[in-house]
Amino acid sequence: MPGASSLEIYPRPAVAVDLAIFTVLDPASSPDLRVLIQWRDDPPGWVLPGAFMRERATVAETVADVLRRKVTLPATSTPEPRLLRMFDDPERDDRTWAISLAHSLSLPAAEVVGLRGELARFDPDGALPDGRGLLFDHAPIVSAALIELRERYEIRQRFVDLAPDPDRFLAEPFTLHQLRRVHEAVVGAALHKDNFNRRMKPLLRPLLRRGEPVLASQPRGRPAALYRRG
Amino acid sequence: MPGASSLEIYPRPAVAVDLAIFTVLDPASSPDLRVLIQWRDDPPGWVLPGAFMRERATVAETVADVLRRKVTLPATSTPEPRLLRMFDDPERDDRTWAISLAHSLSLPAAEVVGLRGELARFDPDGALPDGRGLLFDHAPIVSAALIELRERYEIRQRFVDLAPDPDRFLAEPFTLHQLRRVHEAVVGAALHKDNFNRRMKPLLRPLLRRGEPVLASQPRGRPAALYRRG
DNA sequence: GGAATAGTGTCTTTCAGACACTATCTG
DNA sequence: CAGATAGTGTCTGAAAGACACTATTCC
Repeated sequence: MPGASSLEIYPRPAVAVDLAIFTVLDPASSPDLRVLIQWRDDPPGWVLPGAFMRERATVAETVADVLRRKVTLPATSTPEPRLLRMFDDPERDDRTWAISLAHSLSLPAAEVVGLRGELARFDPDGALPDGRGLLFDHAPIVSAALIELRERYEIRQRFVDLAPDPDRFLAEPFTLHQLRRVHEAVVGAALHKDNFNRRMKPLLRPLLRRGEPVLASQPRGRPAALYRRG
Repeated sequence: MPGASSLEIYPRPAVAVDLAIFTVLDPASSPDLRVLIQWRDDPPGWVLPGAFMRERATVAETVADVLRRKVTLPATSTPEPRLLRMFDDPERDDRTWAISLAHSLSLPAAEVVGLRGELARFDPDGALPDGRGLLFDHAPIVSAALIELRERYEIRQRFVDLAPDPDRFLAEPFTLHQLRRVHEAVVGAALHKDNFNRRMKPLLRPLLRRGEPVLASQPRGRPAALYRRG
């Protein structure tokens, strides 16, 4: 590295943090995985929310700034952003030299509905289905974020870090059926009921009242037991 | 994002790319995983090689620049750098606001021995064993790089992307014994001979001459068959 | 023959996948 | 009762772990 004197003279890139924000709508009844996109006018089109890092800010601070200013999220929860990849094509922003640190994070639907932006559906491979494209290099960010999310839910899940709904899309307590529907929404595929239950059971605590399991009230069929994360 | 006019006025961070460069010494006889560290005087101590991104450079270009200028590697091979994590503590460099994009990459020993720097041994958890510490936040970079490397060799290996010596530390052709010793050096643990061979066999092509398998000449014992990656 | 290393055969355990069955609710 | 959903029992097949055995070389 060059000394302090020479360090200041080189041009520096603007560093942006772009966010793929996931949520699962209706997690308790018919879960639906969505990503938050926003309309912008400057070059008109849909984008992921993001911001440039302000002076001596950290990524965490920049993420909090995006959530507050751009998404209008109340400063309650601040989830952990996950670094996905970086985009460094010098021509990716035609206004200036800018690099982007693409992150993803997950929020429960209750905190995101009604805020600024649209919770967009997307294809199994991450593309927006209704012909809308994302500006810049934001489409591959959604793909990368989706792959990371699915790996954490169903791949690493089995071998490394098995956890029921690690991003807490679903509020406690929940039934095994609800948990499975959420996992199915995330991975975009059907999961076998019995195998899924067998894998999850050891990671859950049944909700007890006076030593008896508490049951969910349901419109039809045998009531299901309620669980918390173990 | 702000418009073009306001975009230039904000202070920008210097963006460094720091590299954990792995190699396996003696891959064919007694493999030994090492990481390249370099001595520097400015604040005196050992560091990972790295450089700030020059104007409108990409990460790949910056990595190539580090390898050529700091490691004095001839411009032959340019391996793929793997983004590990980023370090954004505003106080991490007391000279200026600087963030670091920590990457790791792997090189065959033949290309690295004799170049600038020392190929340091390290503990199972990534610390340098002889009491030497790394400056700045370079020690956690080695830890993160080691975890990533081991996952790719022995975890993902089994379930996702099974590959014999994916980073090509070992030159072809090789025996199953040599391949296993390299994997053991990387993961830092003994692997069962028969299970390892059974897993690897389907991913290898035996080296044939006139339809017969070519055997390695060995000092003692039954000669082993030679293989290439499949 | 004996030491050393390469390579095979096989038993056991674990676990995912799949299917069938039983249990308990509502109307 | 029928219909619907929850939950259990069990068989099968694939693959890892572990162990024993055979094969081929050099001395």
